[in-house]
Amino acid sequence: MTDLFGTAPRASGRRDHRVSVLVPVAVDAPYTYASDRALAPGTVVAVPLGTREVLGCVWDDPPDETIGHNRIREVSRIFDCPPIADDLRRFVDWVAAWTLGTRGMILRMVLRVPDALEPEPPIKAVRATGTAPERRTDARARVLEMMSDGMAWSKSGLATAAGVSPSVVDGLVAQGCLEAVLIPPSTAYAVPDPEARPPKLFDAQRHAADSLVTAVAADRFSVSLLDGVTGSGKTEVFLEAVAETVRRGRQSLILMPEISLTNVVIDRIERRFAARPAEWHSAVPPRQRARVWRGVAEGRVPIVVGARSALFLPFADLGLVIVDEEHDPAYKQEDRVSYHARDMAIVRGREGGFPVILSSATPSIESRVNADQGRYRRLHLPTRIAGSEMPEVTAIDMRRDGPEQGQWISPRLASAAERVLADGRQVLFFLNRRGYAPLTLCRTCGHRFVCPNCSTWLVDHRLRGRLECHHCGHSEKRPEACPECGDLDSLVACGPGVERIAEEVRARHPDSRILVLSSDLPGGSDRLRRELQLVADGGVDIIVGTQLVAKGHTFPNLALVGVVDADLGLANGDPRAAERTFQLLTQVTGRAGRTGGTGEGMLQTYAPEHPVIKALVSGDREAFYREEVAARRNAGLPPFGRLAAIVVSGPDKHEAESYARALARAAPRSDAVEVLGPAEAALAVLRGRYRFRLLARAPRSVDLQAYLRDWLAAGPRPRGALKCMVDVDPQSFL
DNA sequence: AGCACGCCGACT
DNA sequence: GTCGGCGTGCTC
Repeated sequence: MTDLFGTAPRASGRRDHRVSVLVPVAVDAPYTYASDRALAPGTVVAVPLGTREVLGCVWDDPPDETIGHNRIREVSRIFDCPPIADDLRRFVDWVAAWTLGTRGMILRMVLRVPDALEPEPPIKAVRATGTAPERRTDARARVLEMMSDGMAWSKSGLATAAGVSPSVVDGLVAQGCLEAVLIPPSTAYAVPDPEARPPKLFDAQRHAADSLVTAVAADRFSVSLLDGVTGSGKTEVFLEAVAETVRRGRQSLILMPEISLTNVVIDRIERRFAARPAEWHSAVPPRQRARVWRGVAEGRVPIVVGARSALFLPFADLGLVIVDEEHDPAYKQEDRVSYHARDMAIVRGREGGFPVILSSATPSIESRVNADQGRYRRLHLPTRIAGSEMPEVTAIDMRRDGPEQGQWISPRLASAAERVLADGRQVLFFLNRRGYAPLTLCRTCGHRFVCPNCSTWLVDHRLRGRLECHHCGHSEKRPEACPECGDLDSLVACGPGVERIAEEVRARHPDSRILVLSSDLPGGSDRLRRELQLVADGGVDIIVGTQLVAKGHTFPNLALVGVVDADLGLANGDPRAAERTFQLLTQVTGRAGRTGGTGEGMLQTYAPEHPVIKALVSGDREAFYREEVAARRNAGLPPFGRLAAIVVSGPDKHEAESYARALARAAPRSDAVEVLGPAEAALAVLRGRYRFRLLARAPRSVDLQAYLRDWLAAGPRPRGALKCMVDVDPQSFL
């Protein structure tokens, strides 16, 4: 800015510059603040907002000149940290527009690191002074021996290393033999060596890896779908893309669907590159989070393994994102802003101009469609690496070969299990249903136990002696007598859960060591880890498990997987039911013979002709994919995205939400439903982002498009003005 | 009268 | 998201 004489204006006090600052609250437009100097977009600042002070980021929008001087407040701090990069700022804008969130709320996900912006406090340590202690004891001698090289140690570390109690160290400090010193925190990250331990790759792997390396070398946006059967060595392949990214001096992000799976990948990366990658998810303690955030922003962290929130880390120079197990529904975030991390990863790649890799043994239908339509490149690994075969999968027709009344395991599955156990190998009975029985009813009066909130059946959890709702978490004590007719001992359990299967297995195999693995068993993740180790060490003969066993863990000696109810989940009205079941049962039968030897899967089914069962038995994934795409087309569903519900409005917020929940329970389940507030929903429909169809409760005569337009244009609206719901299909998003 | 709670709008 | 203001309705 120059004045009439072409000279720069004199600096006159502080409030010379207006800057746009996006703040982490639910607003879309940045606010205008004053600053004593110009601030580049991306600068991280603290600003006053109402009664508090919040973190914010200088944004690209021009400052609002219409705000009066008297209303403008001053930037209170400018942080000494690298700016939020352009590509991440564009990404925030894009995600906000796509998810119908506000830019402020998306930025909040980037800035949710309270301590990262303060310099890390120095570490308290002790160092030898050279003074000898008055009395020289054994313990003191050991400590001083450790300290003779002049290095500083933390008190507790020193005590542990010297094998003495911390009070010995305190005593030496009191005597002046050791002095307390402050040392700068170590922030160095191990540098990965791309040539440290290159894997031996088989032909198909080599071909896929070369293709990924080429994609990285091309230095522009692309999406590759690495589609390889369980055990085909996908991880080794995509780590070659990481290696190439490291060679180019850029950062890589590997996304995992859940925290429990990160460890395995972290260990493999450490082996491959002789350096441990950084880890990012909600269970990482705050201090370490802050360190990772800062290290990522300063470009010192070359590789991050993280959950979906890692997409919002402020990478200085991100050059690759890998989405492992891309089909996993855990990538969809439901609370607050609702987004699909797999799709957002692709957008992050587009904004940053770098490649994205999706990896899965059972790709989602939409990713396969995107690959077939040429938006993604597909890399196919059709066979396992040498030394292990795909398990032989057979179907057991329960209409002919079912078990006796009161049992759930068919004779054929039972004898196969006996054969395997006699060989000293392990058996897994899989049933994706927690608890003892999904329904309890009274033999006398027919009373069924249902949830007071959800009107779904209460699941009998016998180990806990409770009846629980798997929908809302409601739990009540399992009564002795029927609450309806008062009869004692008249309650019967209907249908099986894992606890009941375990009971049957115990009766059949009293001498076998049996382990039940289900997410609701007490003891938490430590106990789970110990029990999985026990399985790996051969301390268990039979595992009875839910979905928990399908992911991540390998069972080296597992020879047979018996799926107790392969039809479970096929008929629940979810538009993704077939896809989910195919993915789950592929994963779980794939556990058999995973690390060599033969493996076998047996599916107990009442519908052996169902396309999902047939595809699992034939092992023909392509056939399943073709059938499923055709089935969706016939049902009028797009192969893409998800079906969503919009509650446009209700008489009040609570009623609107209960409509949404009711809808969620009806046809399209869990992941298929999205709940939006009234204004966002109306906008979404008007912007043409959704197709919609009025549901029964809506007045059929209403032209919804016109109604919504008027409704939005009408300015302040009475609450409850519009009562209807629509369900919608998002379009392809690229 | 005094206050708990829920709703709503503002925040530069 | 978080705060303060304000209205409703219930209790000491």
